[in-house]
Amino acid sequence: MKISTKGRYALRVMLDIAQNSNGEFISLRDISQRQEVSMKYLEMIIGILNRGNFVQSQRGKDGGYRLAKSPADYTVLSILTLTEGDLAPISCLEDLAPECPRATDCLTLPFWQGLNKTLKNYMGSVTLEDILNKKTIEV
Amino acid sequence: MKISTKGRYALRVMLDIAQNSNGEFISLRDISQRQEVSMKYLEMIIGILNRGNFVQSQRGKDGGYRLAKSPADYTVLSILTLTEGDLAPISCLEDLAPECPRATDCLTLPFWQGLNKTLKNYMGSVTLEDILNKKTIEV
DNA sequence: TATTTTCATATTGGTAATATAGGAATTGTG
DNA sequence: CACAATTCCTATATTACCAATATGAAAATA
Repeated sequence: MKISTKGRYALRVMLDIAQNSNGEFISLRDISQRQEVSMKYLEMIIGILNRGNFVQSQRGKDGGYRLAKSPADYTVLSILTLTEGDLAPISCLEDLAPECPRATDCLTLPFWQGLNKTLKNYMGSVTLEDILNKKTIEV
Repeated sequence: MKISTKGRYALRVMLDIAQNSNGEFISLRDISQRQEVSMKYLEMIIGILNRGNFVQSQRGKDGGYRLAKSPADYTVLSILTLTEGDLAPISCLEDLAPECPRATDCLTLPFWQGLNKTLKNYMGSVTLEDILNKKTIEV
């Protein structure tokens, strides 16, 4: 029941760009130094963010990355879903899962559905902007 | 971000015993047949429940397992914590984790703490009895 | 003693996560 | 143009964990 390193780093990368750019491109080198994560590993992660159009990139000298939208437009849910895949806590709740033959009699299904909803409600309610502003999260 | 098979089966085993016993011992063989999970695998899982005193066991003929307490006294959180270990969504939130050197400056920490609390609130609020009674879970 | 059952540990096979390596393509600058 | 800085792409090594089985001992009862 863990969020992977990939997802955690992706969130940090998005926040780093949000914090350190005003529209200019930020190089991975800078991000890597600030976040103390190897460039090579970050390349893989930001590649996902880039192909998902969460960031825009500029190659060559003075190139780098910037956010595609404003920080308020990214929920943590969207970032983690892109990098980790479906966050459903059990696989039979994933969007593309085949129907479980036990589903109609499954005593535990409602519990898992509730957990799934709880998770996604929470993660979907927090944006990058909230985190940058240290907006208090009421639970 | 998945609950493991071990944890899911442990929950089903606890529910199976709750549903099929009135204080007598229920054999793993019966549980295995109802749940369609191999006895060998269940042995490992119920061993954890037994060593954690969630169930009581009786060896030999007509032996088996029964709950140590009433279904209302087991939250899903307690069962999953026993079988899966700490359910914190990132390892630096685990009870025994060493303090992270980045903690004071970590922008994301409050978000993860909120997620952790949300998860545990939910799982701690549902008992075996609730599940057996198909009590509606409001989210 | 024979049968049924729990109990304990080791081992296997598979799959995913983490991280790095090496080099190709692109772009701005002197 | 040559060069340096940078993104981009694919492959691969390593480790760790998960799921499941294997093997056999120990206990209880009739």
